[in-house]
Amino acid sequence: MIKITFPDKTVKEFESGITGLDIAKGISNRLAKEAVSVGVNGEIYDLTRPITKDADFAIYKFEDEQGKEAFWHSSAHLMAEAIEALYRGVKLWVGPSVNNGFYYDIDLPEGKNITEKDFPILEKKMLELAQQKNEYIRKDIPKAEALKYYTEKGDEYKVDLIGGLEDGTITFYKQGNFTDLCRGPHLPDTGYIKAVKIMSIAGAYWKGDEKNKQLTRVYGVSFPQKKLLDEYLEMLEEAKKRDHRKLGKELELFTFSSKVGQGLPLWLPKGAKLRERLENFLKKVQTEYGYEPVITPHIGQKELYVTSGHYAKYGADSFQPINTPAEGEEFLLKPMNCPHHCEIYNSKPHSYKDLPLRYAEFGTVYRYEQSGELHGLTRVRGFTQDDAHIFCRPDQLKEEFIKVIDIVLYIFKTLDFENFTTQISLRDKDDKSKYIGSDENWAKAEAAIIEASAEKGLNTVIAYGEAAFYGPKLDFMVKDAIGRSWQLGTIQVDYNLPERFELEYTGSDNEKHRPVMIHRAPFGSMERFVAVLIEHTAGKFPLWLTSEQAVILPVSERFNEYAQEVMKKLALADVRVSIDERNEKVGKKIRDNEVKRIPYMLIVGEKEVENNSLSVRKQGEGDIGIMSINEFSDFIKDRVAEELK
RNA sequence: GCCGAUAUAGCUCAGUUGGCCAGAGCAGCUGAUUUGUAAUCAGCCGGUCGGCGGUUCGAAUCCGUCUAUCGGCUCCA
Repeated sequence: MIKITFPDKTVKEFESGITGLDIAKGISNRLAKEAVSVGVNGEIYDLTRPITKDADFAIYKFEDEQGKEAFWHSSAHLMAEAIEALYRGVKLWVGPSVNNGFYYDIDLPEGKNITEKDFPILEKKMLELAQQKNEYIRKDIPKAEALKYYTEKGDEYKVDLIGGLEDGTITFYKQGNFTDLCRGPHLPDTGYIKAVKIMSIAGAYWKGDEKNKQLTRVYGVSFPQKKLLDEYLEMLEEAKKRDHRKLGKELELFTFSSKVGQGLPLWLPKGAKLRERLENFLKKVQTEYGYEPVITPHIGQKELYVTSGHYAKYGADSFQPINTPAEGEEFLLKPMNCPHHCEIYNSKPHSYKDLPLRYAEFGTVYRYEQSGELHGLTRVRGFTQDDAHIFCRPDQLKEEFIKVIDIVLYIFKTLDFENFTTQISLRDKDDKSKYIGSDENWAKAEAAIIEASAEKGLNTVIAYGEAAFYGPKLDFMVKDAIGRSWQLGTIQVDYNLPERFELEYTGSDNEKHRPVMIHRAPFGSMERFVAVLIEHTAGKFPLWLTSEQAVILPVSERFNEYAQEVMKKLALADVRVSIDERNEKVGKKIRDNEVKRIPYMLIVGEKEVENNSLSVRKQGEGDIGIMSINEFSDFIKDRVAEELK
């Protein structure tokens, strides 16, 4: 007998070899029907895999992450089976479940390819195979035997895959006519899969290395009910409506021009006003935290970047130097502001009493991004960082770092970014050649970040290989409308640039010491931050940020004069307001301004002129009643104060 | 940069197997209407069908190439 501990800590005894499905059946038929996988001591098991030892046990449905994993992984196998059936001679690489479905990387035979027109055929084949309710059968095979099988089959991909596995036995799963090397877990049978949709195809380098051959990656998604698929597709449609590229155009926030160049955003007046307000908001916070503004040019001598290490790291892959005609000087567009700020630090000697120094600049930088990488406002070639560099003594580092975390958290809270994740980005453990500086400096910097994050109680994940080339980072990540994660805020500890720029201060001992640098950008970049903000708010910006808080809608042209009077009074009370004086019916004006997401509409007609009042309508909600002009400006003031609290 | 796809008016889209002057709605302009909580009516303006080259008697439509965009991969100081 074995002891099974349920999530609520109750313990039951079962015969050894019982399956998760049997246990579920023992609880209720309905649960057994909805279960797709089970958890056994933290590992995800097939429903039908025998459990042979005492275990902490959990049943997962499709709604659970662990359930989806088994479901989509099984779907990937199903898709592979369909592809094998439709494309003779195809070779398979791997097919995992991912965030929103699954994919399979395949190598199609010479001259064959899959296009979007083939998707329905593939879907049909998959459903046909699903309806056969073929069982997913787990089988352990000795490594040598598996190797022999695939060598004879001439499948170099699977041979490579097995070669990288530990010796001993290897697990295979078979369903219908399809057998695949796989760790599992899987569904009991293909009949669980009721709805499938092939989403897209893409090239994907074998093993993620661009030197390798590019395989074809087929993305799909599947569900246990047709209804869930429909809901998912509808959700995607909704998400598309929030896309900052679409809203940016509709709300006239920014644009691109192929004449100006790809990845070089042009901010339109409304977007510029929004951005300016964000900048002012941060400037105010930074002033409170003791930052001082600095301003530096957009280019710098090549030598500056040789000193900083940027040139050695990125010189060949960046915009090429700008040369002066007569003297043959070489300048680079600045990829970062830190070298300039280091030279500001060096402009005069410093005492330990001066530190910390906090230099802040909304600095525009230019980076060569590969053309295929550009993406709306989230990935561009010219962008403005809300940058600052803190130069401090080693004993001040932790306190300063924590203060920066506070700024980031305050900003995220003010803008309702609740679902962010924090990531400690460290060096690639296996390849230190990508970074500058001594191990000792790196160790100190990493320790400082880990300690400060722990002290603030941040729930961090560690990502190796994500550090900046000069130091480790604490990154704040936020998801966009379609679930892609973007790095926004970043805080970086750097012992290396101070060495390279020979930064010094005189200590109380009258000796020269080296300061530590913190690089930080709470927004990350104005471009990316605004992009994510647009998607989070669906263009309905908070009142304090939006460039137009209210619009006055005269019922007819007869009331334009009163509207002007109202506008003047509200403008004096710092309400950002305009008038829709067009010769249109109120219904039309309301509709147009609803679409423009103006938070409040102030309707004025006969009644309002008589009572010296406004009829207030809230965007998305409708009529909220009559107010006097003063009442309305107070109302806006209160709302703004609340938002910024 | 790589794989796949897309590009028609300011915006959203039609345009059948290549065939006379390339269409619609919205926006814009003009006029009528003076309007009460999500679209008043009429007229007008607007496109070298992304650029260039080719095939053809004839190209928005077929082919090549360049540019830009979209979905991924790789990259991301």
